[in-house]
Amino acid sequence: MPSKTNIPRKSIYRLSVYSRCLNRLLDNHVDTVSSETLAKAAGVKPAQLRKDLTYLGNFGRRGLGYNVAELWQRINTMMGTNRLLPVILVGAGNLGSALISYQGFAKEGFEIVAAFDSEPERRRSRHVAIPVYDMGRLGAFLRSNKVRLAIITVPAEVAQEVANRLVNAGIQGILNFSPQVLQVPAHIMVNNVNLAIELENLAYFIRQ
Amino acid sequence: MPSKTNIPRKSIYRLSVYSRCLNRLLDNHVDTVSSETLAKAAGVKPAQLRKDLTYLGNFGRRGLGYNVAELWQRINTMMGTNRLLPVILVGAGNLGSALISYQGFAKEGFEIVAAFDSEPERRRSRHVAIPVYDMGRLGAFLRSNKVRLAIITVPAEVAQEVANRLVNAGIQGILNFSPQVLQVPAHIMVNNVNLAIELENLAYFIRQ
DNA sequence: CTGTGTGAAGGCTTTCACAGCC
DNA sequence: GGCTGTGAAAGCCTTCACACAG
Repeated sequence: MPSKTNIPRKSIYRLSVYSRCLNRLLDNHVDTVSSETLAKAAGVKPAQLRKDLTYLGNFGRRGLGYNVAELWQRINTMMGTNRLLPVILVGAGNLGSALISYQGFAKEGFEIVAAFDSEPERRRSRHVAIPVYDMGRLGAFLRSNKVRLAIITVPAEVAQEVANRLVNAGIQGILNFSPQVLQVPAHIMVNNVNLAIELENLAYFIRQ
Repeated sequence: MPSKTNIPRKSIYRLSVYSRCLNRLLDNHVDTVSSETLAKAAGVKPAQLRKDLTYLGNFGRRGLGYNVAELWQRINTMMGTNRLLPVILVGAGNLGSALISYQGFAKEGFEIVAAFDSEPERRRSRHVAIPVYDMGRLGAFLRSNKVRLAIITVPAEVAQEVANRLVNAGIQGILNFSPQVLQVPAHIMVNNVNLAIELENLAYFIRQ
């Protein structure tokens, strides 16, 4: 599924992190950075950073470091983070509404263009600034709007059914917040964010 | 840092997933399950599931499978998921308020006992059912309440400072939702949930 | 001398494949 | 026959350590 070039999965994740660290350096008008400094900011070892960067080519200057602007440019070009990507969200409950209002997405190149819910008119504690449609309109919406990414924030009981509908409607990547393992065709990419499991994991490792 | 026994990090994550799949089997009064069936439900390969389970001992019955109740019991005992664990949350904005109301935590053994914010009285779009204190009360609260886990949902600019205060106040595990790499002492455990990076990652891999 | 680029080594995880038990 | 438990093999990722360039 990784397709593309052979950049390791984990390197892709870290490149996203490096890009965000570079943003800060750009803000501070720093124009050169060493692997040691950047690695520290990103929470990795210098050798790993250098290895990750070799997937983008060789453009560090020995004895000096990397040009911040150039490095930022190269990472964003290869990640395809230059245009604003549309995303839909299914499940406009607590968590879903919070994500719709979450400024972090807009800042980082994603726009939630529409939300879907089984009760689009239900009273929401928070005003949401985008349209909330009935689930029935999902197919029609995706036929007339080219969107390939979806966020699932529905209860576990209906998550698989929602995933099926998304896949049928042509969605290719799913960010799944429900605590339910989704069964999807091999060409569909799913990233899971399971809040309870993250806490459980922390709890396990801090028991002395 | 993993300390404890030598169960691989990733196995720990998966054991949490297995436990949730077993919940469903228990609900459905299934009392025996094979590695093949459970692995499919958890989205892993059967051999991996069996290897993960050997860290808990040998109690599958060859030719039959695993006893659902016993397996569930063993996983939860070793994960320490039997008691309700208290957690605090710092940053009661959009995302923070949604997490406070998120039913998933309560269901799975965690209780957010208090929240802290630099503006505890600010108008919140959603009613929150737990006390929201001023940041200044963090130290005192943690001195009189034994809490070891914290969730950070503050803006990136202040995340490191909040982390420092949490560490000084004795917090040992941090679930960090801010898009900021936290620098903490080696004995502090941090799990990061970076929503924008998850989407970016999906976007990268679905470009055909 | 400073700091990158990178084979080689090492470590960790996954997968295979089959012996062994029910 | 069915399915677990597990060494051994394979694959993946990280780290080392040093040649090399500025």
